[in-house]
Amino acid sequence: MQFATWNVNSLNIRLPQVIDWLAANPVDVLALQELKMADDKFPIDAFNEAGWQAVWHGQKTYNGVALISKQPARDVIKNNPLFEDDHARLIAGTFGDADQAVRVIGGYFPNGQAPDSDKFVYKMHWMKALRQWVADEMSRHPRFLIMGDYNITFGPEDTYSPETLEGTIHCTEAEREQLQGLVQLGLHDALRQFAPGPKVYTWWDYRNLAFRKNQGYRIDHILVSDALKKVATDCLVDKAPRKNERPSDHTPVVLTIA
DNA sequence: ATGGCCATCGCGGATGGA
Repeated sequence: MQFATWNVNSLNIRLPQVIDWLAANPVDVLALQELKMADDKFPIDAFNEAGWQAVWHGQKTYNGVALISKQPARDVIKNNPLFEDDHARLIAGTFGDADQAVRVIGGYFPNGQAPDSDKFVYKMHWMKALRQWVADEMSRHPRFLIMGDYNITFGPEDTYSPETLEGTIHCTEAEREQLQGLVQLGLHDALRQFAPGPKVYTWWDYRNLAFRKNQGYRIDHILVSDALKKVATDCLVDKAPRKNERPSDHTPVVLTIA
């Protein structure tokens, strides 16, 4: 099975790119973030016509998440049942048959804006509540993964300029403690099992020729349970869509399991 | 050239992203 995550920064703008990417990369589940559209605007017909199922949780202008899949999702949950939230940032579903089934959460984690902002406080509360929900889901689903735009780096190696970016948003101790809180539930950074080297990024600013100069951040992640880590055979960043006309500033991360 | 973004809402320019 294959799983992927991609922050598309507006599904309206990126829909043709998503359909094209799925044709070339027929993964079992693709988690999308930043749909930036209300639920009734979701292009379900376009996905169905291309042979895909989808579940989604959108809102106007901001946020919004979806799970695109070959087979229908089961046991779908939208947002964290343990956290009241005005934002559409989380969606869960189960995919695959019987004892091979995988429980998936797709998430668009809060940006946080700046360490001294109200949005940062919200990010911390959101992360703390997410940990509780993930613990609950993992207790019932050993084959578990959570993927998406985390808006957090694991460490200084995850940006192009740690000397200037450590301590700024996505690179604070407080955010990394929250991320480690998830990891301590028994999760593993899938990409690092297969791409241990430096300069592995998933986001590049639209400005300053950042992509051409590979001035990026690694903030999109797939965390997998022990059971899935054991059967993972590959995980990679697909930089190809970042070279498209009108690209998203994020690019997909793709996990393969046996 | 030596670097100056992009999407949304809505029609100018603020807001948010990261």
